[in-house]
Amino acid sequence: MAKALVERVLNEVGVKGEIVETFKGEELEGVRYVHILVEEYPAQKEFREKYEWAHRVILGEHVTLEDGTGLVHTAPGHGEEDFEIGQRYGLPVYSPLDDQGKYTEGKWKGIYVKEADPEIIEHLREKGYLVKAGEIEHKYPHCWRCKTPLIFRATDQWFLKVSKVKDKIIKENDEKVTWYPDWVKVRYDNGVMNSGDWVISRQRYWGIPLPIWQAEDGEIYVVGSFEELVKLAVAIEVNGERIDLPESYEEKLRVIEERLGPEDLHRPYVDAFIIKVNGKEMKRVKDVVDVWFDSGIASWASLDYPRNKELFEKLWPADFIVEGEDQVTKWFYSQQAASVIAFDTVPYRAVAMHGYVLDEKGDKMSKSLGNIIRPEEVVQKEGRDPFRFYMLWATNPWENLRFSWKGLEQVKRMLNILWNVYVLSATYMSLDNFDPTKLKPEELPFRKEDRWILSRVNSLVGEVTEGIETFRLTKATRAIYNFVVEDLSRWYIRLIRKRMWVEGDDPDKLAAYYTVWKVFDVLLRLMAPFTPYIAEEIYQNLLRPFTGVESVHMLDWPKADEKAIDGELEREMEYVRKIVEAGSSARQKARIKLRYPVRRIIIETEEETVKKAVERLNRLLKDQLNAKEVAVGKVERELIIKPNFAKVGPEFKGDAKLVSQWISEHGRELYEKGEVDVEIEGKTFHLTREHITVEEKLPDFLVAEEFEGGRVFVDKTLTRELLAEGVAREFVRRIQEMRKRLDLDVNDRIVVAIETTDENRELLQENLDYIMRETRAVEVRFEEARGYVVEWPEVQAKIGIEKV
RNA sequence: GGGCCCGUGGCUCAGCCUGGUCAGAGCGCCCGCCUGAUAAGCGGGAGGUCCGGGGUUCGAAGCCCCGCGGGCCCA
Repeated sequence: MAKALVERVLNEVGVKGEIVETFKGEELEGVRYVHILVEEYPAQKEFREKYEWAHRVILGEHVTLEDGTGLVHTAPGHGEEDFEIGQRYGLPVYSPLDDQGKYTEGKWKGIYVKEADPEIIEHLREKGYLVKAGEIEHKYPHCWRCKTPLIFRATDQWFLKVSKVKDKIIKENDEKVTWYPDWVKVRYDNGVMNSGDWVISRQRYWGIPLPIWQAEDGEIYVVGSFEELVKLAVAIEVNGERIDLPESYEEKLRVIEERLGPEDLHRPYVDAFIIKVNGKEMKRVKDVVDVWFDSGIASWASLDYPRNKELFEKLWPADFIVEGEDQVTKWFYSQQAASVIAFDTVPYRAVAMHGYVLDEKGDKMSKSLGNIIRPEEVVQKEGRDPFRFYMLWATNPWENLRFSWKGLEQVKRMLNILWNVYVLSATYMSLDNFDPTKLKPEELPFRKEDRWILSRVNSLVGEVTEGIETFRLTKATRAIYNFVVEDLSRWYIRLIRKRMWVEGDDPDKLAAYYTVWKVFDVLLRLMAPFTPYIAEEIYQNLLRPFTGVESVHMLDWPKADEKAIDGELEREMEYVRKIVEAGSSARQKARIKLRYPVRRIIIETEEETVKKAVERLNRLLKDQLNAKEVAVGKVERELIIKPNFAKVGPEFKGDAKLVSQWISEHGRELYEKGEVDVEIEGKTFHLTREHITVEEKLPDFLVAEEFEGGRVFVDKTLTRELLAEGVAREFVRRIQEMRKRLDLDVNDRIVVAIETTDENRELLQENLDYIMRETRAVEVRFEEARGYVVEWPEVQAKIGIEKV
């Protein structure tokens, strides 16, 4: 008995005892004991004589100190661990149970094991062998489907000796297969190393029958085809009746068809064949093949190989397979194992492993938890394209995805933005009967921003292509997402809107149209695999009339036009956007609305790229910042130096006041020298920059904001001219709002009447032409508002408009 | 018990391979702006012990080791 268990066991049994000797368990190895049921089971007597290690203590590492005594009974016929250790000691695999769980011999022959238990206990008690009987709770295997307890029983099975080709599998896999993500390969290799031979037989009815025929003496023959089966057949058994077959193949076939039916390589058809090999009659082994074997041969079975060799030679091995992470040691493996056995090589060239879809909280979706979201529901509520894009965009494919409706909303928003860009462009293009095939791009006056977005979209081709090729679909979809939202909508479209409003055959406008068209030409092809429907819809309307190709899905995958890529320009634009953002922020601080122009914006920077950007993209900056001038420069500012009381106080205590006063007067000197010894009222003080705080003071008319490459200063000096322009825009904006409320057509003309303050009137008069042009007004009068009248308290005005 | 993966603001995630660019985005929240893409759009702000602990390094969210929590597979 194990020392650690002595007390517990004695307690349980209710016996007093003491430890007389302690020694290692291994000293017991080989000690012979008498089997307690040796009389009831004659086979045990035989074992005792025939097997050296039968009924002896053996050693095993699977015995624990958690339950029992430290000694366990080993039954190699009823449990995997027992079987393995039994093999090590050369023990017989004894399993006197039939398929029903009933004893096949011995005292309890014919009785179901569980029913025999109490009888056996009673029997042992009578014989005086029983110390204690009781119940112990422990884990026990159950049927995964019907949940009934299982009884382990050693049986004869057919194996594929995969251990013989393991090294080959790993080697072939190493050399020929790319795994995405690459670390799955490690997982796979570990799995292969740990796996044993493959049990391919199953005692079922449905399935692929094992093509093995066996003679009474055990000799086997594996039949390779229906034709071979017929050739070897000497008889068939139909309804228990043996029908001997004629000699010739054709006649055999006729008899078989007549008595058994047409060719069918399933049970019970194949079971009927009795073949003759080496002069012995053989019958089929009744087992069917493990379904994992079916899956293992999928790569060629699906090509109808070996019956059809043509497809196989053309398509095999497969380029790519994809499955969930539970299949690493299952389908990915069954295919390689079967293929290496059959062809000495692996059946695919790339594997992609994906994770699962979990619910929002990260729990597995399951019926019992009631957290299942059906794909159909998602498709119906949000659409196929958003769903598809979302799945690839939300997390890396190999990671688990926490499904979130909000995430889906976000993707929808992006697609909506794309749709808006398309609608806007298409509206203006069709108004102008835009036809890209009639234009010569080399003659169009492209602006910097046009070249920029073309550069960006070509860079995007590279990003998306790389993402797809390396299975980093999240990278690809995120690159598309950012391009659509940031580059195309938020920036490019914003920049070209005014150009699109120009009437007539303006080359500047055509350049913008052409650019947008070109961007869509590339972008739609990039998006086609991710959002096939929306890509196709836009393609049909915007591109197909000019490309003539029936569908976006029939176009070639785009190649990046290296000549169009201008990294320098992209970097400069990056800065321009940052400058505009900082400028807007500065305006917000100064409370100057974007409608009011500012006199000047100064950029302070050390970076060459920023300087170049300000120079080359100046028009763009002025436009977006609504500034009369944007320039790189240096802003003079005043330094305010104050004593740092937090330092000065504790250090100089009683003299702090004196020191502070000195700093207030001579701070500049200290700041410039860095440190200084000063004598005040006979005392010397050592002062450093630590003792001061430095603030920069800008001139009152400037407001500053930092950005990554420097600082932006907005000159907020408001001249009368600037004010007049701002006010004009205020009114234009409101008249436009009214036009919209009246649902006027873009081309409708109006008459405007304004009642407002004298101040406003004078200011407005300075920009009357501008107001009329922008609002399509034939006249602006300062008189009683008529027609559609709205009062606008924010600008102290009452405006009336009438359509003419 | 073993192998592999994941753990970053309230939420969902980038970044990690190839250490250094104040740690990024979206959603939500707060404050603004713009408006002939309009039942849209844009900007700004607040908000983070980068799971914990050691180590390597001039420097670690990132590399190494040990834990903790979750997922998958195997035993």
